[in-house]
Amino acid sequence: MPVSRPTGSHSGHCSRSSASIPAREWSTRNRAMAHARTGASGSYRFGCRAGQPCALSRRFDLLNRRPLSSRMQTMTVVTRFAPSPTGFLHIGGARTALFNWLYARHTGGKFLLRIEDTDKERSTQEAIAAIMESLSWLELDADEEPLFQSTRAQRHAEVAREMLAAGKAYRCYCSPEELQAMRDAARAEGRPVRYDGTWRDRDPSQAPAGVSPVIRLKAPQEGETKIVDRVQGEVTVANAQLDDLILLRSDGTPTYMLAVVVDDHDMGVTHVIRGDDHMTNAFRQTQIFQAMGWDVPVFAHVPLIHGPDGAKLSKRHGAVGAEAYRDMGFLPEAMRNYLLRLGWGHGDDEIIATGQAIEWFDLDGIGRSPSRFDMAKLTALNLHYMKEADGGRLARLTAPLLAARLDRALDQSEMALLTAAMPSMKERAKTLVELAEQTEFYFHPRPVRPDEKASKVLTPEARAAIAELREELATVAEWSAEALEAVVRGYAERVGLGLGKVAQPLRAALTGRTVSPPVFDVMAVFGRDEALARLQDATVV
RNA sequence: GACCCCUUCGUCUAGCGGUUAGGACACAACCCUUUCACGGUUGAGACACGGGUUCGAUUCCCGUAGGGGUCGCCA
Repeated sequence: MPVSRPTGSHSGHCSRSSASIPAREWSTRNRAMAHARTGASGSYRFGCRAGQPCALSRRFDLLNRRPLSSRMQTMTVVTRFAPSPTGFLHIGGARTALFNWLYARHTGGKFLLRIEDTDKERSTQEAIAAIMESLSWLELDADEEPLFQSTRAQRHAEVAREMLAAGKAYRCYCSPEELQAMRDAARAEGRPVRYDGTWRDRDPSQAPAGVSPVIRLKAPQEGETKIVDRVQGEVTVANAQLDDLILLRSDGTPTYMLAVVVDDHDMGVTHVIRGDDHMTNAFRQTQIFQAMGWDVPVFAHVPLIHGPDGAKLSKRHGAVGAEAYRDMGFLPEAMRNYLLRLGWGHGDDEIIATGQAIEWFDLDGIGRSPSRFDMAKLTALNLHYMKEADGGRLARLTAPLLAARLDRALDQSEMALLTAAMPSMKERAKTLVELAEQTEFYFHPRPVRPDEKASKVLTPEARAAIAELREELATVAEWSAEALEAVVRGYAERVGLGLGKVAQPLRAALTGRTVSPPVFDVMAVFGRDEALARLQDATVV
């Protein structure tokens, strides 16, 4: 659904800034660098739609060629996910990405990705790769190539200079030490910890020599700043609570606060959906938007996800990368369903496939209280999606896990066997890891080496019975689970034993375990020759 | 400390002035059953507290308590 936004002063400032900056040039450069980085960081591929120009170049194509009126009409939703690459994509980030993606898909808008790598100290290629990998696993595809914020420093600085020229910003010559002293004093006296505006109205001629200044926003000091948040509602803060934030550091590099606003504006972001740890940033960012005369995007601040104990997510439970859940054997669709239901609801619905989620998702359904991460529920959901999943797909996903356990790869016939084992297997495994554990016996070579419990089952009497049964089974015309079951049941009845008394030795002989899928399925999966051979093995001690 | 946000079963949530407060996960019992699971049935389990407003509050308002977030030339 298209969202109409009043354009107002938007177009004026927009064209002004694009006139002063060779837009085509920097956007192209940015794109080139983004591609270069993508290539440089190696193997991951991100699901951008091929053959489309990136958001920025297209935007500036519009600005340069189209008449203004074409931009005055309804605008489609543009969301973005903007992680800083200082670590893996944790569960909260994954949910934020999911919500942005869902909202874009729901509205027929665009989902963009921006890597906020302006902190050169902490940003790493590994983190970028890990984040991309996680998003790719979760199948949250962006509609454009990712934008690397670090490539945009010039544009950010340009905007800061513009604000300076327009009297919306000023140079501040305070040293970090002075600032720290200011904060310490304020804290000690119980005053709000804010910059006191020392240089706000001072004449530049008083500037100390040899000190390179920062550029601060000349924020309004009276009145209040209001944000209209689709989750939190209207939230107002007195401007007296907000100080003059730094836009440009003394080394000329942009701060996060500036970079976010400029990029969101230039990318045409209409909806900012993010964790509510950014709530207070929204006020300051709003002030920057307003200083530039730009439209403020719609905000939606989503409550954070906590650990099972209600405290911040720690390494023990969920502050691990999303790909850790992949490694634990969860299916991406299960993860998406779980994350969706964490903080968002649609009546009593629990099982919500992605297609359904796209249809239903809306910002109003997001709850306002923080939620706790619950592995048990994720696991339950995973079981559901495992049951639904295609056997061939599950076999492909399980194969690497099995290969690791067996210390060898599966060959083609083994893959076929694994696939054949899936129908009886997948509804009793909660994760792919369990699936691997529980199918491993299929690939152990003969003779079967029964584990302790299975050995106890294989008494001499049991072995004798297996020998008898084997003879009968060998005569079965059609080697199917049904036919085999009929034979075994008939035998059990004849000798006056419960089916369990007969089935357990069979299970032990075939699998070397006391727990497995139904033995008839196991025999069917093994095939006549292998099954009979294993039974034969069990008759000799 | 200042500012902002939050508060329904253990957990995720439904509820949007009048309900036996619903569902899901987890838990318990039973059923099914060749093991393990799945599945089925049943059960236990919540409106943080105190004031208002109202004929009537889980729902609206105000406090209190508890929890969370933010207060960097980090993002």
